[in-house]
Amino acid sequence: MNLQQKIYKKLLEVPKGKVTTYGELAKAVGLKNGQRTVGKIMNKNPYPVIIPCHRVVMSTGKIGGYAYGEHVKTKMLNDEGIEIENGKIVDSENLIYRF
DNA sequence: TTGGCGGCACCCG
DNA sequence: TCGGGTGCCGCCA
Repeated sequence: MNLQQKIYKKLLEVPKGKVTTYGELAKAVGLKNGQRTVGKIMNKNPYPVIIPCHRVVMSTGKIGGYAYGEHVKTKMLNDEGIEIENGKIVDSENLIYRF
């Protein structure tokens, strides 16, 4: 089980309508300061269809980046009922899923 | 508020 | 096999 496999698996635990952060996800798989690692893994993820990498945001509540463009990520989150305003999630504190 | 650099797995040469 | 560069961040000054 690679680290990336664990990351993908963890990410699948996040329910629709919720999001998680790079830092939380990193710690969830045993990394203390692996935020960038998570980001890189997401960017290079081999299963973009089954991996909801758009549900991962920055700890500040901002959307962060996305391999296919931030606007795409924003739209997908909107489709799941998450409101985005000025590049950041509205009321993110209640939308972030804790493992 | 903004900028800069730290920390880490993975990829490529 | 090994070393250096890279990236959807996060914290501290």
